Amino acid sequence: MQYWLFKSEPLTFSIDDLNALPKQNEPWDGVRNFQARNFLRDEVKLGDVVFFYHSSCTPPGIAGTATVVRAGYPDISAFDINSRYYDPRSTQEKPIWYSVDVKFSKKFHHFITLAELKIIPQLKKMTILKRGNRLSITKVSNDEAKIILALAK
DNA sequence: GCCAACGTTGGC
DNA sequence: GCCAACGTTGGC
Repeated sequence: MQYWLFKSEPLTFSIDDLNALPKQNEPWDGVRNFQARNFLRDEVKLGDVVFFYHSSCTPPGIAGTATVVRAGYPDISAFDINSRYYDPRSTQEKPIWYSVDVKFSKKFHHFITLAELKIIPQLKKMTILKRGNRLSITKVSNDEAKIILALAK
């Protein structure tokens, strides 16, 4: 089982939005970066745990967790001409973009801000903390996950 | 709103 | 295949 961190802008889609859905699950679509796409297509597996990160907001940070309920499959938003994520280069026969489905797991009682993450020495290597990092899907090690989960209490 | 950092595109 | 130009991300 692998831990992940998925970024989302809460104004677009927040952990509360996920929680409020009838089935509390949703395709994680619209990823349009090849490195992140490769993770979604090849490495994110059923049962993996996702840290739900809120970006471009005040303050940014980790809001809770979700679980992967469906592994990589072609991102249908790329086929939808009315979607903001439409990409005519991606076809049913040769899809370029992938999504996974995630299900709400829990909202942290304590929202862990980016500033908090930054001051923990053991988290220094987290991809999210590296300068200029923009990757929206990143791996989180077991050790890092443990620390984050402890912080959330 | 600013701007550093980075990914992608496209001309050559 | 190089690389400049451009667009986007995301913290501040």
